[in-house]
Amino acid sequence: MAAKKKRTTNSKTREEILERSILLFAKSGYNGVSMRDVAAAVRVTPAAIYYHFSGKEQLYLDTLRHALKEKASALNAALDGEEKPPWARLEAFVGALAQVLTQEKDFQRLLQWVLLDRNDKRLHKLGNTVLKDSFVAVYGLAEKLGNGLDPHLLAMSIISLVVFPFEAGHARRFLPGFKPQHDDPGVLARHVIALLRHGLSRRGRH
Amino acid sequence: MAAKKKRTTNSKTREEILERSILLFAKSGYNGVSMRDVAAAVRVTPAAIYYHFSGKEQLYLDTLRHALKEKASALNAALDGEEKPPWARLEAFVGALAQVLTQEKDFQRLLQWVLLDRNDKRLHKLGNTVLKDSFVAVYGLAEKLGNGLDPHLLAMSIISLVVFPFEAGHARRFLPGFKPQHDDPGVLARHVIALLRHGLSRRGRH
DNA sequence: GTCTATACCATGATAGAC
DNA sequence: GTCTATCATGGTATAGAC
Repeated sequence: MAAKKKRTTNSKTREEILERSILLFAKSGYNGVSMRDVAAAVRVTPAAIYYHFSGKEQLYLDTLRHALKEKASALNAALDGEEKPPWARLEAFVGALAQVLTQEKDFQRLLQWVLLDRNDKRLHKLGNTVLKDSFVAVYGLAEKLGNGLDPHLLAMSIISLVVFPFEAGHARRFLPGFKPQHDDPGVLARHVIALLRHGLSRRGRH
Repeated sequence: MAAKKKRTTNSKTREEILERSILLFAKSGYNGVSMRDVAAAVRVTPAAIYYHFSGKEQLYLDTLRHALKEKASALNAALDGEEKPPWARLEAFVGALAQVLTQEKDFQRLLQWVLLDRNDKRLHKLGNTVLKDSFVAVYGLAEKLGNGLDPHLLAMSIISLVVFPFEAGHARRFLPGFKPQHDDPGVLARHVIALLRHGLSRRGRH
């Protein structure tokens, strides 16, 4: 008697449900998506969803795990390479993060939903995903590069500088000074690196 | 015949509905709150809400306007004072923003919901609120302080550094290096200012 | 093992009594 | 100005057909 809970075979339908759910949950969040929405998108009846998942909560969690894991590789790859100097790794990470957030809009929005989620249980079940792994790596860099700055706050700052512009991406368009090129991940990455290198005292202000 | 649409008198009940709605929408977002929830919180029946507001959408918009305007004064005050030098104004703004986000949790979460909202109409109707005014002011500072950095991106970076840690606040607790004092707005503000001043090259790295 | 048909309940919204 | 009663819609979940 296997100890597995229900570990449904990775059926075609189950995969399809997960893929569609990513799109829906990314767009509208947990409360904005109904089981009927998912069912309609997959072209089955709601009950079919309940065969593959024990309920909406389970579907949401599995969808998040599925999506986050799927997009994590690029980031963790950029942070690998213990031999490279810290600054090179930082630049690689910032570039990769901006790249991923630009290309994978769904990933970006799912992250945003997760941050708003106050449900501790969900957050805890997601614990061992990209979020934590990447932060740990950035934290290591922050310890090496932050001259006296608190490494936790510095790691958070680095992530803030890259992630937040995407979270505000929709509203940014209406703000002064916006140019389409600001949506280029390379442009943002270079800006962030420049700011991190010298702050606002690149050359002497008087 | 007055041209006013319906500009309901600022009745006691209407105010009460708005105040309660702030709490509810901040916690659970638009889709997470039902008219019945609001009614129950105010201890009236759902129909009473419909007397004061034309519908849920209207209630949500009015709630946002009410809440954002209410908390805006501190920020705009910090940015006032054309005579003060730019760095002093920047420090005042960063400090005030961190302060407000710490104290006014509801304000912080409503902002987060607004950022996730893809509804252009809502966003547009909220156009002339804190969001824009503060950004414009920070943009002005960015033009003066950013040595060659793009002012739009720099303004966004400044805001990112302060706001994002609050958005991640819930998850931050589980990440390495977290200390309770990181929740102190003064600690965060000083960290942000230090980072903005010199970046990671505070003293010569080798 | 996979899914349809269906029951049940909560929701946004309205009409009209008080 | 607020309530009761009610509707149509749509969300969650199950019993059972294939």
